[in-house]
Amino acid sequence: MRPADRELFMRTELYRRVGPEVAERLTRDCPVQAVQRGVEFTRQGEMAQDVHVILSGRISLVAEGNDGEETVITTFGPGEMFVTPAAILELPYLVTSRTTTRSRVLLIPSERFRHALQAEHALALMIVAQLARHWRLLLTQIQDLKLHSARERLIGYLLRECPAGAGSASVRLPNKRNVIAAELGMTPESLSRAFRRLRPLGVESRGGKVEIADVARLAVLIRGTQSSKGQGHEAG
Amino acid sequence: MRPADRELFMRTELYRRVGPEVAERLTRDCPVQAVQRGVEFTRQGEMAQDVHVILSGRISLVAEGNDGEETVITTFGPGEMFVTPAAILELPYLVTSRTTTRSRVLLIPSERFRHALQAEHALALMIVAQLARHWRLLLTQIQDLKLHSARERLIGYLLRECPAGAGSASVRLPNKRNVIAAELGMTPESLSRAFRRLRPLGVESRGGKVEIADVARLAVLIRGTQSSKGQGHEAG
DNA sequence: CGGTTGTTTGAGGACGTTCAAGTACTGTGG
DNA sequence: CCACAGTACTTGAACGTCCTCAAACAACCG
Repeated sequence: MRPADRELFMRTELYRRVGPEVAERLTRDCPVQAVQRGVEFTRQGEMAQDVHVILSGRISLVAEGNDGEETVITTFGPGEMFVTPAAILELPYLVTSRTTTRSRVLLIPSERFRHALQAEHALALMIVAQLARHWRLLLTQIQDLKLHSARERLIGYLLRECPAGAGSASVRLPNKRNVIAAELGMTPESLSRAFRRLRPLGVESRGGKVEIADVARLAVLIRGTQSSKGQGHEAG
Repeated sequence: MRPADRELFMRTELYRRVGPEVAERLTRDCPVQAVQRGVEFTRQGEMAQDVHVILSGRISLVAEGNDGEETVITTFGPGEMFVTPAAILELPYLVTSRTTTRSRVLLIPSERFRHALQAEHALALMIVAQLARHWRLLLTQIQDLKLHSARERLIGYLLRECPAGAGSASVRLPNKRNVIAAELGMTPESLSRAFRRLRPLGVESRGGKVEIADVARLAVLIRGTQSSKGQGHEAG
């Protein structure tokens, strides 16, 4: 692992919770893959081989239907580990994982990971906490899908990008619009229309930048169910 | 805990994985609640107070929207623990849990549970495995919702109720139809229509009983994406 | 400059929902 | 045993939301 990667690795929840020695033992000789956007790390249906730790970039978990259609389940960012369940249970991956941006990812062989889990209580506790958080993340995904419309999901997304409590805000979209559409579970066309229907509410979107005149006005439209979904390392 | 409950408790994954002594210590003086159908154990938004172990019966996790509408996230059966994530993270419940049948449920105070988690590696490992399985369960839920139609979800449900490999089958529905509709993420009306559109395919549904002429014929319609979702205690 | 890729807009359609009505169960008391 | 109410289930019609398909437009890059 090169110094820059080590730097990133030391910021992850994994490193901080299990401590230097265990982290070192767990990741000794593990490769860090630096990849372009659109590269796949796991394929749905394949046997779990590695556990992945995102050092930088973003990775989507996508499920594939039988006729080739795809759907984004969730997206993870720096510091997160993913596909641990498949590795833990020694089962095939349920999802294909694919970078949505250029990324650096640390790979830990799943067998080594399982052994460490047996041996190191601190690691087990960290994984418990991480899985608990991810479970809740997925739960809010389902809530979003089943009881919010496309427009409401977009509002929720924008509010999450806003600095909290601001009266007006200027948001930089972190991705291309079609990627955002996928993350929100809709087509690019629907996203475009959703944006247009937000214009009367004081939302101007020009390219990768979105100007929101009154954040509170948007928040009121979805208040109640919308749960804040922490992105980073913290438990929240 | 009365003998009959103890009997049920000893069949749970929790008991079998952590062993008699730890299980005893964890559940000493814990109440077993025997409740009718429709009783709520947790309310969405309330602080986590207990971890629940289902001894018998079935319990649905439902999410509530801001205008009172509800949606069933998933349903758990005997041997399963639920709302552990909220207890682990010391956060409010994300869901309301409600019995769909008469049930017996063991309640473990969440603080005691958290302490046991810190102290007992075996418990942590059991929870890791359980959360990993539940994560995958939720994942397949999302897949189902986003890339299968109502008809396909019904077929998947029926196949899961069938004894595997049979040419024809006679299935007893474990719930009222409106409960099944909720579990499958549709209205009773839609379920009814879905059943009717399965009739040409050799599915006769009379009351709580469904006769399937050719199981393989149904299976072929959803082959590929449908993942078998184990119901009981086993990891699968 | 053309070619490629991403975004917007429009028309049409599929799917599931709601609302409303009608039909079939289930259990109760007479 | 029947009549009855209450509940569950089915069926129909109208509607809404989002998707697909198709085309126009914009932006970017060689």
